[in-house]
Amino acid sequence: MANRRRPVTLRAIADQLGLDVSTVSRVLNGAAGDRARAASGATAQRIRDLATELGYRPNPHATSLRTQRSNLIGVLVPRLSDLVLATIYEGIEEAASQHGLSTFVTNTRDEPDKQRDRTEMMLARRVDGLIFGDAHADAVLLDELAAQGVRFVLVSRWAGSHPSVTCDDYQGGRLAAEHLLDRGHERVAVIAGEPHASTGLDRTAGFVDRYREAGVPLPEHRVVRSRFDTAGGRQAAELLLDQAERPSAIFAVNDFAAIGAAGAARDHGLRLGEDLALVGFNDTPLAAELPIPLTSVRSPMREMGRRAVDLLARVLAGQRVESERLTPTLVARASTLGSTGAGDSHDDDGGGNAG
Amino acid sequence: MANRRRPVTLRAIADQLGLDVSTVSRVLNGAAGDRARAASGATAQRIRDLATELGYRPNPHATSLRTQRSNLIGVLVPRLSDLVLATIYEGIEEAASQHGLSTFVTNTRDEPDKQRDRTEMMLARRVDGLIFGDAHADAVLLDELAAQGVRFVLVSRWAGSHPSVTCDDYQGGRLAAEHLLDRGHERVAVIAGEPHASTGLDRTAGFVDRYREAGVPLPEHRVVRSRFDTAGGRQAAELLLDQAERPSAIFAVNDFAAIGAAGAARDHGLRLGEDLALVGFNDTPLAAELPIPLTSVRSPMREMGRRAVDLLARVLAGQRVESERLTPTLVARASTLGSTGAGDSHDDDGGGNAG
DNA sequence: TCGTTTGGCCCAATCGTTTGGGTCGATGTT
DNA sequence: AACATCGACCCAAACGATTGGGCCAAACGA
Repeated sequence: MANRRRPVTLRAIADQLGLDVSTVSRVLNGAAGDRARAASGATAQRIRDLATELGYRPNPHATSLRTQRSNLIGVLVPRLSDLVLATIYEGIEEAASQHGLSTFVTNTRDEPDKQRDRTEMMLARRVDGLIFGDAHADAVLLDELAAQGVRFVLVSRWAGSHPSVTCDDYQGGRLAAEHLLDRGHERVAVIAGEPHASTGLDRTAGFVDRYREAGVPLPEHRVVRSRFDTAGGRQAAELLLDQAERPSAIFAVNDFAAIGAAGAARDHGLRLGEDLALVGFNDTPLAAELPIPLTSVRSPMREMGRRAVDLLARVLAGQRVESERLTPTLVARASTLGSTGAGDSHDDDGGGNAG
Repeated sequence: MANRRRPVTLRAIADQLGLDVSTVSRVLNGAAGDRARAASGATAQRIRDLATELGYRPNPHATSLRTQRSNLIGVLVPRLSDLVLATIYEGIEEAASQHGLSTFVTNTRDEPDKQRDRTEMMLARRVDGLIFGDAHADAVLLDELAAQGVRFVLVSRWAGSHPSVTCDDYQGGRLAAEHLLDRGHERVAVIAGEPHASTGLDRTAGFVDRYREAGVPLPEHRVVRSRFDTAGGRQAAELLLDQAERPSAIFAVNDFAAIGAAGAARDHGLRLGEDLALVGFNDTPLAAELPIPLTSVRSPMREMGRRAVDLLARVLAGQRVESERLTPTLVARASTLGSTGAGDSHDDDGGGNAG
């Protein structure tokens, strides 16, 4: 095996075979047409044999320098320690490596300054394109970048009219509402997430609209903003459960917020699924395994990641593209079904379809 | 602002100022000594001014090609959707960017083939060094790489005598044992994790040793292997709770496994903290927010990540290095304290210290 | 028999930096 | 007045790959 210290170059192969580097280059990495004209079948074979024997790997820096293409894409997420984004990223990585792309990921903590800064550093690294998982609804940074000709797509959240792959969150909100309506809940509340993220906004909107259509409008004080994490959900739930007319059901736009809410419920002496129904979002693997399994709207996270890469690849190829919106499904479990056991099918990741 | 399409080069600056690129290069990116000798103060200032005005960013591919140093490091983890690794990675990213390094992360799913493959691709990308968060106890891949002169460090798990930054997991296991001994538990069990990971092995060993020292040896059937996730924990707990002499306390080597165990406990009609004590590991943010807050051994995850980068930086600088072992602390909560409320101080990430 | 084609290569420029070694005029030394 | 020194630059060769043009000999057509 080759010594990592001095990787083998085209020149090494060429010299050893008494050929020119250009010939070797064309045979090894040329486009189909070029490759054919570069050398005779026999020579080409000798080149390929020696290359694999020596363990030749093209130097990506040299290639990028010459071709002005890095095959690198940058991925920005609020935080990788958020399971949802981590899962989306797994999809991204999978698809990227199929496309022959490598990815840089970075955490922006959802802070605009950091988003700018990290974007800048990605661009300095000469990425070919970017995937933003942390788009803010106002889209100011994104608009600027687009104007500068930076190529990117969004995932999970949409903003402005930039190409994106998202879950149909509005529809997801409606599904949650539908389910709770079916179970007869009239006094319901929403833990709505952060106002700069389209996910929380749309899920909330779908839920609220569906209830309004059913003739049961939600008063404003039953929709409270929150962070997307467990602590945020707990705080929001405290607020809701302290209200004079306590809701009989809560829709949290995120599973982790829902788990926090479950904690708050317990502190209030409420039994989940009996005294209080709870619906989460994303159907995190955790949801099914909790002491009281959580009803949740499943979004195809990994698939979103994959498709975001496909979409970006098309953007990079200069094609016109359309945003995609994947369809969610609701998985009902004990948290909304009383003491009845949970009916649950747990496969890794639903497919969802475009629309 | 500069157009992203045709980034500004040294040549652009040099031409505009009637200077040579070498002069500009030395002023902008040269070592301190070089920089001084390169140009007069006035000229240097003109260069710097124009550079910032045009938004000059050195082309990293050109630099890497020339210097044979990429300032890139590769990070391999089992899966980023594991909160523990994701958090460690956050620390890595933080420290890396302070060192002026960029990181490639990739998921290996703990599968040896994939580990090989992804390592290979990192090396093909010409990373300067690697951080493995997925070291297997047998260390065969790592030994090979070391022999080839590849530079790397391990994080979270150790293996062989390769430099690593870990939590003192053995000590953590002892802490858990100590706590349960204090609470009077004599019939205890361990959900031990996967046998190829030093984390689970050491935590289990520490726990078992401490109990043996206390004169209460654990029978083998009370130590069961498991995956590190929620489903794994649930399965393992089923096994334990179905045993004739049901344990009064369980130590799970991972918070997620512990959450799964909590689910199983509930299915068996056991109240957590009353009928069954439960201790987790890592003190994931979730632990504190669960309906029944979880006692857990806190490991300084983010700090481990940071230190791994520092360690790797020293390795890359050619220095001799020593492995580091950070100290864990136990955070007691309701899951081992009966109906008493949890005494809990929740700051983000303990510091821990080397040993 | 003399083009013309074509197969099979090689040449050389180029991408943007870094870096060891000039050059050249002004200043300082003796 | 001759000479070394120094400050402020410039030159040019890499680094490893890609790619538009050659070039030469053999094969082919008329």
